[in-house]
Amino acid sequence: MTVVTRFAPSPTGTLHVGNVRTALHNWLWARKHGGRFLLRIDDTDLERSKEEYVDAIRADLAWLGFDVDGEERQSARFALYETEFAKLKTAGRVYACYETPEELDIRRKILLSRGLPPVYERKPADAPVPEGVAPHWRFRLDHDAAIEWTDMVRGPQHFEPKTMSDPVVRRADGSWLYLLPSVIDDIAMGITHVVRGEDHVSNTATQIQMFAALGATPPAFAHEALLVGTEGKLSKRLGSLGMASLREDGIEPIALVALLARLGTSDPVEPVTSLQPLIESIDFAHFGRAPARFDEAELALLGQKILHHTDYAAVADRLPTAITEARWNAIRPNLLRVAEAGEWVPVFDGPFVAPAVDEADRAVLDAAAQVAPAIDWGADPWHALTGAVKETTGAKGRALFLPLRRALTARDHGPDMAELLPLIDKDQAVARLSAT
RNA sequence: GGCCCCUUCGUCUAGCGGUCUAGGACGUCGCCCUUUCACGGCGAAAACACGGGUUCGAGUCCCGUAGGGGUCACCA
Repeated sequence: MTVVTRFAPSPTGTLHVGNVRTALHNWLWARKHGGRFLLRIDDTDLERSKEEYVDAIRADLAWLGFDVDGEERQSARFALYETEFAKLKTAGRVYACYETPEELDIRRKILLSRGLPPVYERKPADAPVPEGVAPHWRFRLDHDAAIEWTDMVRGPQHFEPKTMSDPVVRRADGSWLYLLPSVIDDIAMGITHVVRGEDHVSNTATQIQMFAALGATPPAFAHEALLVGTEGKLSKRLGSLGMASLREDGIEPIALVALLARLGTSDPVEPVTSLQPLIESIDFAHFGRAPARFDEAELALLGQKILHHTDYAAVADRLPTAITEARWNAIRPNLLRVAEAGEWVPVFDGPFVAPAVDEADRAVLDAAAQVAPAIDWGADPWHALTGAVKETTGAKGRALFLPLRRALTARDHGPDMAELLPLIDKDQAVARLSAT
């Protein structure tokens, strides 16, 4: 059986960290099993859905590296929902209701205040039907069929339909609510695995009866625990942390994906540079059932680590041409973001603003300026330089290295000078040493 | 409030009654490498929420308490 998963966002906003995590897990699962990964735009809510969000979602998915094997959108499938709905109506699994939202709300509050679960109470079959009022429609749960499934993350699940409300599936104006179209589409699209957040477990319970009512076998389900912020609470920041802001912060998609793939699982978060190891390792049995904390600091740290062994080829198209492969390899252990690479161009090729010189370092720099022109730049110039300067001045260690690093790079920190210096143009280097 | 899930080092977790003086990863700290910083290598410190049971024996099973998450929409 071919594995088919889907990511089904509603285009009422842009993707955030939580969304991306479930998209990722669906994608990884499909890829691991040589299956298909579908993007389904759940835009049954025409009011709130916006085309710009659809575009943004596609762009974010592409940025993250999740290739899509097919795209559907629910607004183009209303005819199918109509026929399936008709079948359910004939079968008596869907029925008309006439309560107003206000009535339902009051009823709910009463039950709650009595400490009772706010379950919808069906009207008797002979209840009066108000005249001239268009009904909305509910799915009739089978109270005699206990709902059970084995969740790939949560294990055996059991729900009593008597304790649940018959869900509204269609509004009086004919528009659709999420629950039923989703099931109809999952059947039509041959979805084999539904991976979503644990906020959907009770939806799954009612949807399992919908699958049965439509004569289908439900797919396998994996409900993952939600992410929480560093304080351990559900944070607004996390809920709104979008890809755009992450991009602005210079976060690489692979870093986000590497963290999200493993966070909350028993597999260690690793600084991977490709999606392949994540595909191979995904296993819902390794997922924890408690909410995991998403920490932006951890993301940044992981991003740095990944950068330290990211190949030139992977970033070459985003680097200034002056940053050659050798230069990239030299500076990458000191980078926080790819974009910072550009800041090293002046270090290599100028223009160069000479730093202020501490008078105490004068002797070292004078000596360096003296010997530099004679050094063979092709053969370990750094050791030749420092060796000669040490000999004439007696300086060593920090007193020797730091002034030279400053004079040559205008920075206190940076890559190993032995690796860096040969990559700096000799004339430039000599000029910098002399300029001090 | 009802129902569901959860609670092991700072963080993510392994652990499915004795093999746990509780293992790994990230972070932290220390040492080494580097005649500087960073990178890298090695090592150390660091946890079973609490209270009752059950058992010869409990991180592991049961009950309770506390705390956390989810859900109970004509949102998805």
